[in-house]
Amino acid sequence: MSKKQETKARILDAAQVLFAERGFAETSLRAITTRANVNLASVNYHFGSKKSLIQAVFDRFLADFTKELSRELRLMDASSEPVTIELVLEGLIEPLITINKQQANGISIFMRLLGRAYAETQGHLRRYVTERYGHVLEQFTAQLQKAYPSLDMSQVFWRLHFMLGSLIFTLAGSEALREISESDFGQKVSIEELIHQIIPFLAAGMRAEA
Amino acid sequence: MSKKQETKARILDAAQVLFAERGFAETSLRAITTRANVNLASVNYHFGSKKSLIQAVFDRFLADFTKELSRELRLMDASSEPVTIELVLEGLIEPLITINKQQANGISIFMRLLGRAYAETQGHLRRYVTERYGHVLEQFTAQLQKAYPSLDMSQVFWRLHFMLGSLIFTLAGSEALREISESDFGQKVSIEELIHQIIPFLAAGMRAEA
DNA sequence: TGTACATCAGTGAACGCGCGTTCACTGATGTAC
DNA sequence: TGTACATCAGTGAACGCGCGTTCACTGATGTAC
Repeated sequence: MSKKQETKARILDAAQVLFAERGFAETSLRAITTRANVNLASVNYHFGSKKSLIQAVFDRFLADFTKELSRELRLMDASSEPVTIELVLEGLIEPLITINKQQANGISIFMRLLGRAYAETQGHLRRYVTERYGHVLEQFTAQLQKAYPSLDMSQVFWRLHFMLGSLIFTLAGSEALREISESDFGQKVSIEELIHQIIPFLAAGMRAEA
Repeated sequence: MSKKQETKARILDAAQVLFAERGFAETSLRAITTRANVNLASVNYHFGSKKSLIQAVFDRFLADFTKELSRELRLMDASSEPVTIELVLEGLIEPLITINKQQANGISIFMRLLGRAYAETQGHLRRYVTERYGHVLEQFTAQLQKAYPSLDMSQVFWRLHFMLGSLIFTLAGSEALREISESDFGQKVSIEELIHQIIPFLAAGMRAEA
């Protein structure tokens, strides 16, 4: 990696952790550059502005994640095995695990960023995300419909968001929830186990009678 | 209402709308006091600090909501009708509707505040909420267990949070989602209808085989 | 009833601080002749 | 191979701005005698 790319990557690494921990507004460029061990002015040099840095952090996460997810969905489509809701949801597992391998607590950082993007009421980030990565969401929705053809489009839309809510909320707060689970019930739950627990919940919800 | 109480209420009204719209850090006291038509210094006069104002906004919402929910749960406990998961979840409807009657989009404002409280990683607000209103959460959990006695405590804990995620995420973003639903599927969905749609989803998820 | 004083509910202006951004500058590397 | 110039990747310091908070002050209302 060139020196330039290395500095950019260091800024992105520091920013994504701090954004997820504290939020966008609460994270100063001074905090980011101190953590990344780079000069304050270099954020504006490399990214132009704080706003563009936020966008760049998102892009790196979503590009990796959607690329993997899209691959999984294409494999599923090509396979002769009949599609079930569980299978479609299990398609999320590998892309998520990959994120966690690349960065400690990566899943929860990613989900917190996604949650923050959705929480924006003006919805700039949400619009950006759906425009740029909407095709993968459509692939995902299409597989869900294939797995459960009698559910109409608008029901799929709503239930997709019910599922998104569970996933984002639970995985974003997974560190705290897993701590509570350990202290209250003596159960150490890994994030993989957590994902495997949530899938039957979501699948059953998808299949519910309206 | 005395003049003092009226000014306090005006500040709280303005703050809760702006906090939910923009977040805590992104909302300045100047924005709040301009909206409330009160003097800038009066926030510190009445509440002491911005931090205490945030706490106060929460308290007003949660006090109303948990009081109503607790009443519903006690009624349920006293009734001879057998408790079902659907019935427990339907106990949320009235307290939520009441919020929406008191303030336009109150449900979504309330949920956005709750979401933000949970998103804090340091968890000060979350801890405050669970300490002060934990007993209502316990009442709720107890009814769920009564409705589904074979599910062990730790499963109830996790699935409660899966449900919370769906509820908070969907209701917090309900304005945007309802707009999309109308433009993409030609369906106007009221927030009451949305709540009635999510309950079967959640109930089916609760009943899923592990 | 009248006067003096106290309390209440603000108010206007200023404070210092941390923020994102800018800008002139620098030292290393690359390119042309 | 040597020299002149250009580009690159920063860097250090300063900029103005908006922020939460503070503080001396005010005018209305309440209380005591």
